[in-house]
Amino acid sequence: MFDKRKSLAIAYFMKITDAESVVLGALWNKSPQTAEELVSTVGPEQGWEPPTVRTLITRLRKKGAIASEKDGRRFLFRPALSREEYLDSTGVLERAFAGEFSPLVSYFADRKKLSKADIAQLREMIERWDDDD
Amino acid sequence: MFDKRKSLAIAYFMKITDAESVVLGALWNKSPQTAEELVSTVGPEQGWEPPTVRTLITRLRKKGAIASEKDGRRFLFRPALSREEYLDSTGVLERAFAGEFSPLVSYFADRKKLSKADIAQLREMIERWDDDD
DNA sequence: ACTTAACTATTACAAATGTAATATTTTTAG
DNA sequence: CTAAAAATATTACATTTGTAATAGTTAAGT
Repeated sequence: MFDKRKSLAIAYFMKITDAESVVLGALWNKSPQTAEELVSTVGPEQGWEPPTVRTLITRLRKKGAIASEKDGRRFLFRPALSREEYLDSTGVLERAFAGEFSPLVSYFADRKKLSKADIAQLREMIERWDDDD
Repeated sequence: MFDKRKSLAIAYFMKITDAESVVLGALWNKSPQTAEELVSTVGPEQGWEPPTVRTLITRLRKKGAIASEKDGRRFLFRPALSREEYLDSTGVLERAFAGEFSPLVSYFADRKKLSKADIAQLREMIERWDDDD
């Protein structure tokens, strides 16, 4: 069902910690960003000192979870991993739903707060599946 | 969107580690189970010695993630946390999708391997949403 | 060229986690 | 009632993670 190996040759073995995922999250919201930008958005929000944010950036870089590109004397960072790949890499859906999709669907059914756009997209998904299957 | 605080007063602060979640997962699959049963199913599958599995059981119990009940001289364990609550408690969906449901829907759209039953259930969900909204 | 400012990299260290050995308690068999 | 067996609980310890201070490097101004 959620086959990490196939779609995520790289991400599969990459363990991203909770703290790291906050930084990665900031990059999903806006990208690219410099280290300083990340420090000033993520830092105050999490109560982290600048070196902390920078350490997380470094670790993410070492893991290949974010890409860096030199821009003058500073670096620009961007995610090397999509939200979807991250979600796969955590393995949490497999652990929580062990190959069964239905409980997952109920899970979302209970969440309820979906926008019109979400529902429209879901509906479209379903129609496409009807064709394929 | 994914409001952990409201539905999960207890689970919210409970951090379940990866290793622990394997044991919890075994209990979702079958429950109740004795420590020994868990040792013999989870152990070989993960390459864990019996004491390792038992430590994880103990830690889960301390956290209140599993409940125990004495049965003769052994304990029976069962999850005190549903798959859904676990998924909420990880915070992974919030981190990965930051309040937006649409990317999450696309995520599932890409996974594709859904059963007829899953699709039927989704369809039903959608109809219900149409009424409510 | 030198100094300073702006970044980046290295090092540090306590707490949590993964993994398991040892010790203690509780039952059952003799 | 005691010894062996079967469980559970306590303790241990290396690795990873969270959090940050300190050191080093590169670019800019004088």
